[in-house]
Amino acid sequence: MSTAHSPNQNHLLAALPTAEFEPLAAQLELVPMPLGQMLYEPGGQLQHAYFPTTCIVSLHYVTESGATAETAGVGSEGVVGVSLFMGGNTTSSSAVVQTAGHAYRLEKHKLLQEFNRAGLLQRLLLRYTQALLTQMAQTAVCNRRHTLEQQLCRWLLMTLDRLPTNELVMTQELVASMLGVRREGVTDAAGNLQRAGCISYRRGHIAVLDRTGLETRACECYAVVKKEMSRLLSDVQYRQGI
Amino acid sequence: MSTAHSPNQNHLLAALPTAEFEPLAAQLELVPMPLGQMLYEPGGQLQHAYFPTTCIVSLHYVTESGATAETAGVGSEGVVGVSLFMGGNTTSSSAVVQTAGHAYRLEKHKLLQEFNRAGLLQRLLLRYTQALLTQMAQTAVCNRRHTLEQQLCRWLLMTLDRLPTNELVMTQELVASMLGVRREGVTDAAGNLQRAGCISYRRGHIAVLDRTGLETRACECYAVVKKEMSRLLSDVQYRQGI
DNA sequence: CACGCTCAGTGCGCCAGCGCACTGAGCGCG
DNA sequence: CGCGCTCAGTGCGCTGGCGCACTGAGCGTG
Repeated sequence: MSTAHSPNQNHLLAALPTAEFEPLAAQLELVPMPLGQMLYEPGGQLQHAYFPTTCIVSLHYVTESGATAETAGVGSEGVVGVSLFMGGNTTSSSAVVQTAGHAYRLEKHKLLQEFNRAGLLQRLLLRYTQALLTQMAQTAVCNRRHTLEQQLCRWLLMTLDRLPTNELVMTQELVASMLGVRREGVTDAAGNLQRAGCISYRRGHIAVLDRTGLETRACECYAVVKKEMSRLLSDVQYRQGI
Repeated sequence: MSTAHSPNQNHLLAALPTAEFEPLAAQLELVPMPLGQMLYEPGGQLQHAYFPTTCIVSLHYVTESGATAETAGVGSEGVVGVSLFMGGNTTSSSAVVQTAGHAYRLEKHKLLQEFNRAGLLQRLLLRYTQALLTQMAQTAVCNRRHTLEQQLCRWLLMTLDRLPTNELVMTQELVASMLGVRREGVTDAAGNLQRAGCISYRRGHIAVLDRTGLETRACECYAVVKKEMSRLLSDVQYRQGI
């Protein structure tokens, strides 16, 4: 396990030209992101934006009855805390670390200061927010129209894209709470996928064996979100290779 | 039926200080918005942003199998075409007129020009986009967790808030396609509401008789979205009363 | 090394919403 | 004024996912 950390592991930060990155660099603070940590609660005032490098953060909502449902996930392709620069400063959802790792965080005022320069950072952040909109819209559609198995495939693929390995450390219980379904439902669907040779399961570990198989079984939502994400951020130049 | 139209009927435009509104005013073009008109298709390049005054526009997604689901609605509180200033220029969803009326449209380049002045218009548009995020996230949760009847109540209330009357011109078929459910399901749920005295139905017309009753039967999602919307746009000063 | 806790697998009854097929009612148009 | 089309209401069997209760398996800890 490498201990080398760099802000460039976050795609948004890596896409900044040197002139824009330099003033930011000193303000970025590397923080460990342990599984389960809550970055913000509904209505709580945000103090930092988080640029994930190796962690994955889940944006979700908790209903009055205590049920949860993920509305979007954020990995090294994005940033947690768009409401800081969008102007709301808070949201009605929560953000929780779904896969442990690290992130660089940036204090609210520094972020705003740079955002208001109206340079590439602003452009990047707005584009990313646009991608987030697509992700949430697609989640809404997927929740309405697609089967649990399709959604599980989509979710596995999206999570996989944010990880360096093909193995995710994740209980079925946790997956279920992300998808907003029963744990037993996940057991069922995962059992099918395992029998089909797409994944292999081991107490808290899911290894993806056949990515193509998952893609076949997933609904269109995965492809739509992925395509939109790359479209929105494709024409940016990277300071260094990612 | 009044024929007096004014950009001030749109809340975002009405919130602009005179100095920012003036240069825009001449560029705003009043356009009729007939029921069913498609403002943009998935992937199509947008040429205008639309500021609804008396119409309601539905943002929705059409799946590969042809099924539809609304992800958000836009009335006089908002603007259609956030991807113009967010930088994507297009989205994977569609926008269709759900209730006929009027809107003011603004050509893409004029909008960008004003947006890039980084004045109150920019701030308003970003805040509105933040509210749109909330709306989509809540739709995702609602689709996952709440019953058809709860969703119908939420949807009726949100639509009602965007209309001057308590009567919406709307077939059950259309409502069903918005909610992404069967027409029969809407018939069922609407029947319950009618028996409870909340609404009264007439071939293509729904009159809301008991708003409070609907609020009681709706899920929390309605209140969450409404509250967030007013929070985000509450501290803006209106040039003229709305 | 074995105890205990957490996690995965399974069965069963239940219900919301779907798909389909058909009837009846209201409105607009000729 | 009545014909025809569109829209709403209803029944019925089906199924995906839920709620609950319980078993068995794996891993960490003492």
